[in-house]
Parts: sequence; C-alpha cells; structure tokens
Amino acid sequence: MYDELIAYINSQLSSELTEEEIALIKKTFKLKKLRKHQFLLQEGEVCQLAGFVVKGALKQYTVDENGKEDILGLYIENWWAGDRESYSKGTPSPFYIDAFEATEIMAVSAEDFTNYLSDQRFISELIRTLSERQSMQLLKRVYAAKTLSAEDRLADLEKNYPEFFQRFPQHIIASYLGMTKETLSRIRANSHRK
Amino acid sequence: MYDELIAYINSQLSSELTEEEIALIKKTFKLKKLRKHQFLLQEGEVCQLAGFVVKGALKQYTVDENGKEDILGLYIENWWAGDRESYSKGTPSPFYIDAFEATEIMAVSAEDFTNYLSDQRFISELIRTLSERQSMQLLKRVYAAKTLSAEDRLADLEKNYPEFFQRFPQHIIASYLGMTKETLSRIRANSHRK
DNA sequence: CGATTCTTTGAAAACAGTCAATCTGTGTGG
DNA sequence: CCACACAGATTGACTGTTTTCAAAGAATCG
Repeated sequence: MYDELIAYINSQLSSELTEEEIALIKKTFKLKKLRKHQFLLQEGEVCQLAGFVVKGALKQYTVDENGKEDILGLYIENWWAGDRESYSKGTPSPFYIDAFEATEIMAVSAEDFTNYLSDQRFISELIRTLSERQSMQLLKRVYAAKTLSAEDRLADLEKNYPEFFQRFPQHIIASYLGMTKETLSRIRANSHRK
Repeated sequence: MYDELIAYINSQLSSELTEEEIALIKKTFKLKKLRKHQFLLQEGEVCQLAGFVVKGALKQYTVDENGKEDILGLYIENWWAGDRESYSKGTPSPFYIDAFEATEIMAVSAEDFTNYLSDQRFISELIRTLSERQSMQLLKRVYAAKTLSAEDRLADLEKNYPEFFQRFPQHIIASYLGMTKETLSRIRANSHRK
C-alpha cells in the first residue's frame, strides 16, 4: 500500500530511503479515500492534510461572486495535493480542492508533519526538489498566461501534459488555461481542419 | 556589511541565528556589486550565484525571436535574485537577470551552498518559508494573468507593490503585467480622469 | 544641447468573451 | 426498452478589450 509513495520519494532523492525512514513514512502517512466531489479543502478552512495522489484526480480552484469556478491546479497520480502555505502556517486557505473522481491520497496531518517529519533530512531534500520544480512550473504558467495566445497555451498543454485531456472534460481544461470553453472548442475545430 | 542580510534571515526564522551560524553566513556570503545593465545571469548559462539584494534593482526576463523582452520578475531590496533550479541542479537557465540600476547583492556560490549551507537547519527553514511564499505569489500571478483585466492587474500591483512604480519605468511594469505600454498608459489616463 | 529613452495619443485590426441556441452522448427511472 | 434529464461540446452572431502600427510629445542623461 505504501509502494507507490516510497518508490516516488526514492526517485526524487539522491540516496535511497533507509529502513528507519520508511518506518517513519508508514507511521505518519495514512491512506485517505475521497469519493467523487468530496472536498480535500474548502475556502476559509485551514489545510490539515496534504499528500501524494496514489489514484484519482483533483482540482484546485477559487469561486467568484457569480459562482464561477476558476481552476488553478489539476492533480493526478504522482502529484502532491494540498495548500502548502495554509498547511504549514495554519492560516485559512483561499482555495477549494475536491476530488474529480474517486481518489486515494497518502496524506500526513500538519501535526504529524511538524512532530515527526519536518526535521528529517530526506524531507528537507524532498521539499527542496519539489518546490524548485513547482516554482519553475508556476513561472512557466505565468509566462504562458501573460504572453501566449489561447492557441499556443493549448498546444503547450497538449505537448507537456497530454494525460490531462484523458482525465478532465474540456470546460475544466479551458478554465485551467484561462480561456472559455467556446474558445477551446473553436481552436480544436480549426486545428482539425488542417 | 552583513547587517541587512542577518536581520532579514532572523526575521524569517522561528529562532534567532546562533553565533556559529552567523560566522558561517559571513564565510559563505560575499558582496557582489553589479553596475547598471550588468548581468547576474544570461540565457544558456548555469546560475552560479544567488543571493539577497541589499541595494538596487534587477529584472528577470526572456527574449523572443524578435528581440522583445518579456519581464518575468522584478527584484529590489530584501528580495532574493537568481534562478534556483539552474543554481541547484547545474542546468542551463532560460532567463536573463540584469541590474536595472547599480546593485549590491549578498551572494553565495552554488559550490559554497552545497558544501557549507545546504545541510544547515536554518537554511532548510529559510528555504521552506521562502519557497512557500514564492509559490503563493506565483499562483496569484497565474490567477491575475489568466483571469483579471489589464485594469485590475494594474490596480493589484499598485496596491500590493507600490514601490515598483518608483523604481521601474512604465514599459517595464507593463511587460511584467502582461500588457503593452500603450494599454498601461491608457488605463492611467482613464483612471486620472475620474 | 543633442540623443536616447520613455510616454502619450489615434485609428484600425485581431483576438477572445458573451449570449443564445443546438447537438451529442450517457445514464437513470418508469 | 424507451423517454427523459443532464452534462458536455459545438456553432453563430455580436461585443468589447487589448494589440498593433504609426507618429509625436516629454523627460532624462551624457
């Protein structure tokens, strides 16, 4: 049950996890199952749980005054879900995160993280690696949103994350990319014609 | 000479720096002076130096095939400058970073960082805090670029980082916000009229 | 001063959004 | 098994914001 998580963490470290570290992971990470549409986090709450997606898919979003969702993140297997800032500082999160399909997460509570994990060497290395990658991905998204046309943003996503198109309907992808579903549909119609 | 840096780091930590840690900072951080227009990093290079801006201002940007700069980051006093991913992995950076005015940075080489700092407790805590903040800021910028109008993006920046308007000309701010200098100029003309 | 660099203004064009209607597929209950 | 509801995708006409291109005006620096 911990296989995917341990394999993933090993793949991100410069040296393999020790037996003690694996024991600590098994002690602190717990399987959390979410049904479709169930929330991992709601706006205004403190993020108590963060973890590794073993199976399933989630979306992170805000809701504006008209009730329209703005998708800020999509997470599938082998991604980490949660609001890191809220989780670590204990401040209310501005985001919703919910399961887009039945989902299983290997999750740690903020309390266990502080008590058992935060001083671990392998955790420091892991966080450093993941946060570098996340910052780079976010900066690419800033660049794309600022600078690229709707067509180029779509082409980028199709190239870099083709699996999203199997997992999420077009109107979700459109919102993630910062365009309307109509625009996304038209771009696809055009590129097919070529 | 190390006062600003040490005060800043202390302000970010849960407990004050010890004498040994301060000694280590003084050993590894060195003052780097940049003249106006001098590069801290150029596209294709590996980022060898990263550090804390004591005085001055820098811009981070890419250059497209037509030579047009796209500003991705602006840094002034009390910010950190450098490409973290390139710095830590030793991979070529896609960015330029140059001094927008005469600038002083307290910088560490990637080598010294690995040899002396990366295993330090206070560095782990510092990186964790800063990277959480950076991720949050970047996600806000993704949201702004995707969702807000040019007028709202400008209002946001005026509210949250008014100091930028004292330090950078309008065409640089416009590029940072993902609009043309003409649009920025027109928005200001309109809001003045009210 | 003369020369960049920065900012403003105008007119036309392009891109993407909005609103509204229709079409498609899927699954559910009678 | 059919009818219906529902979520998702497409299409058309129209609107509005922002860009592009061009020119000129203002400010700053050597």
